[in-house]
Amino acid sequence: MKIGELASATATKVETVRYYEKIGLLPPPARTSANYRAYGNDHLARLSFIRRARDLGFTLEAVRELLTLSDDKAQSCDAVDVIACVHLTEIDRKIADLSALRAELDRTIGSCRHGTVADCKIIETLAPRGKDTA
Amino acid sequence: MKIGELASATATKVETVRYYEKIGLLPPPARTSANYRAYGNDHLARLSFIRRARDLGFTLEAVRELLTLSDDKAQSCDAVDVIACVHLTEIDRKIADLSALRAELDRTIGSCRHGTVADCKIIETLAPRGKDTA
DNA sequence: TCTACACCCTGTAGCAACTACAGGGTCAAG
DNA sequence: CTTGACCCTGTAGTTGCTACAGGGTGTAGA
Repeated sequence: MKIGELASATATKVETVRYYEKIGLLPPPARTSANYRAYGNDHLARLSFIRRARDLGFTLEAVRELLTLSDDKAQSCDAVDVIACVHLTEIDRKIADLSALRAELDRTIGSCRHGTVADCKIIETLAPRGKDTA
Repeated sequence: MKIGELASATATKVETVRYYEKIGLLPPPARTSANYRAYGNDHLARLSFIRRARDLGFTLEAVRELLTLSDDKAQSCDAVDVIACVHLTEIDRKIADLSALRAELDRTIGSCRHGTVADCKIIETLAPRGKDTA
């Protein structure tokens, strides 16, 4: 399999595949006589794994750990669970932050009377009380 | 006001203040004889505005536009409203994305039986069906 | 056979929005 | 008069790619 085929099979850009190789996430494949990368099914499987983990929002560092863990089939999967749970907590925090932010922005927008900038409640919310920003 | 005072008054790092100046978001202040930056209340107001907008999740580009708009007090504030609404939509999209992701991750974690990696449902979810990832 | 075109290669620079040095200068207190 | 906190400039690092520049390769049609 050439890099373009691997890339389209995993909905990845060619540059990204090479990037994953460079940072050591994807092992360097064999080369053809023309120095083209030649991938096998193991590469396809590993890249699919990486892409799915990324789609679930795991960082590349977390993906690296998950890959290492997944290679040791006899181990307890508690470490995997920990990584996933930490990630879930992180996502919950982000959702909470964004929701709070959304509420505040919504309130701000709702107060806008669509007059001039001088009376704009959005600008007023941003600016410190009464001060001139110019 | 020296840069350290301005920074702590706005909960900003000193480097960030200099960064805002470099990218033209904060006007260059006067200098003391020792070449220290000397800030006034207008700088404090402007930096507060920037920080507040950043806290609400606006990009620096959006902040730049908001600052420009806020300087022209006579204009209609419709443009301000547009920027804020676009941002709100963006936040809603992010919350929706994260929530979907959270649900999937939660399902994945919930299926984990805490055995070995070989039987781990989390790893299984990530790996393509039945394939060896090594 | 020539040539056009799609694909491949390496290496570097760019994005957002900072953050962290390195290697210096200044100033007030003890 | 020295210590330490602060200030200066400039550059490189962070995350996870993406986009060139400047070349080589392989194949299909004229």
